[in-house]
Amino acid sequence: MMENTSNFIKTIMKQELENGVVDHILTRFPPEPNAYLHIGHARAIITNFELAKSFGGKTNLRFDDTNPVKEDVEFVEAIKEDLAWLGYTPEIVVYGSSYFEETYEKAILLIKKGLAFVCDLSQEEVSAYRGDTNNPGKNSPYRDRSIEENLKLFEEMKNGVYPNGSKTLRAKIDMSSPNINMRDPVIYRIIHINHHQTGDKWCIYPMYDFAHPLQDSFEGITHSLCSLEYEDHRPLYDWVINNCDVKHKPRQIEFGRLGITNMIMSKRYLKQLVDEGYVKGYDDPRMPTLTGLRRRGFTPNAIKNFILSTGLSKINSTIDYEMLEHFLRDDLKMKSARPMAVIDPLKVVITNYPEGKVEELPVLNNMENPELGSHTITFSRNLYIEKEDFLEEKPNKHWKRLSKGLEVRLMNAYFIKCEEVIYDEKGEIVELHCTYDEKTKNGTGFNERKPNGTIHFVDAATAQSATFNLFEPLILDSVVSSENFKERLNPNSWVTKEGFVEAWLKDTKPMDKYQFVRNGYFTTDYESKGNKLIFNRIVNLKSSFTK
RNA sequence: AGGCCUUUAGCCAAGCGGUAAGGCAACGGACUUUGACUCCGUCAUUUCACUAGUUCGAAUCUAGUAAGGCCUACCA
Repeated sequence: MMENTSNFIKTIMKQELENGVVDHILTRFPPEPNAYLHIGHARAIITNFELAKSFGGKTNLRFDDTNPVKEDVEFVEAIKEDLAWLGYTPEIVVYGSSYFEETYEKAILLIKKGLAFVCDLSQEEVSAYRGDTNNPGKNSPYRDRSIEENLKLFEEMKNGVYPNGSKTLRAKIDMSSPNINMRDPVIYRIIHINHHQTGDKWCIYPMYDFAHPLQDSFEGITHSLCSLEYEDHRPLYDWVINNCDVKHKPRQIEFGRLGITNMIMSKRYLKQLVDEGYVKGYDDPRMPTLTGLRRRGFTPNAIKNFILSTGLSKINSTIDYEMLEHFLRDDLKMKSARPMAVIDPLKVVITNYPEGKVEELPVLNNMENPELGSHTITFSRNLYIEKEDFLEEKPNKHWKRLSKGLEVRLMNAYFIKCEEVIYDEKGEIVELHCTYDEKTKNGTGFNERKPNGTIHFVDAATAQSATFNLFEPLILDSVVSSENFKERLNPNSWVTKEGFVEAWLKDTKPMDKYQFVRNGYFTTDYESKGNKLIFNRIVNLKSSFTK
């Protein structure tokens, strides 16, 4: 694990530990199971787990399922899978709904203390009574019901006597508070619906603002981390903690959201992309979802290092996508083999190489990391090189690849010199006729002359055909908002090419990762099979070529 | 009758009264069987949004100003 720099939350935890405010750290990751996790959630996960871990603490996974109309088990399974993929094991896995009984009892306690009341106002009326940012609210006419009446009414709410929306339980705080969250917030509402965990047991459900602090407290969470938009909710969080006679008093701390250029993560936008067919699903390799990034070939380690190195603050940051790319390459560099693949093939005939002859040449899987072993490639008369490695017109001195009359090194093999360009009747290049020099064979240490660069190739005699999926951002600009996203969609976000890979890759398995020399990092797609190899480009190699 | 929060380089970010870390990007150069990697160098002193002030000393403390964000679901 890499060194992570200091941040304000770490500083707070350290101080509280030193001052004896807490004697351990327990955090929690509380997703609502109503959507697939994306890289923004990864930051919350990594932050919670790594922060706790740095103090020898633990982290719980708690499904925040207090609103059954929006949630589904499909997502709880997906979330568990994503968390495991990131490499984290929660101390405990619970549901907010596991605490419905205790939460209900705390509501009764509040009623008994005269701090909560059953309100008959409709949703519209509640809204009208609430006032706005410039005007104080008005007390509900039901605010002064007796404790006995409130107790009776609340129990009837629980017993299903009343229809949806007819009554709520509200905390009695301050209708004139400048913080609108404190204007007698609703803490329980009636919803007659089947809950994915508790079935039909309950028809009243606590609101997030009431349930969350209690759940944190029940679990003994020391620091409840959430995003910036909950800052205004903290006074309510503290009010609940301070008025519900709880044993443990957790502290809510808010931090900024993660934004990445050319990546939009809003739930609504992601859903639209899928529902309207702009992508192939939530696991489309272009999606910022964890399932999509996984398919794309992103590694948990790269994501983790990226998140930790970008730090944490109270700013809603927008980090350059290049930063993520850097950590992807950084993680993959020493771990993946570097075979050759030709994505856009151009046929080359070595005219002075005997027909029918096939040579086997040894190559290191990763020249920088011999521990990754070695394999052999073949060399024979017919080869494929990358179309863009051949320049038809006369090149200038900066051209470090092949052209007519120039000699280049075929990586791991021989020098070849282009003697002739063969065209078809339409004037398109069909193939190149080249000669090779036997003395320049790889490993001989030949240094009598310098080639005009080194290019990669695949032997046509043994090549495996393969499909390459090349990706670009879904969104053309860096604006984080999803406004007018349809006009901003990148038409080239997914380009497919048909080419070849070395024979060595014929048994590649989904999720295997490679650096295809000079072409970037790739992973084998889920749908790749023996005779139909499919590779997804994870990230390109850096290049200073265009300058 | 509005409240809360934020502001350090192109993008992140450390810094917590003692004289501006680090990463990404960018730009030079060396090396190179990947135009990759690696290595070396450059990149905030009209410097920490701005203006006053406190102080021997301020990005750090105080006051004010400006810009941006969040808040008026029986969502989370």
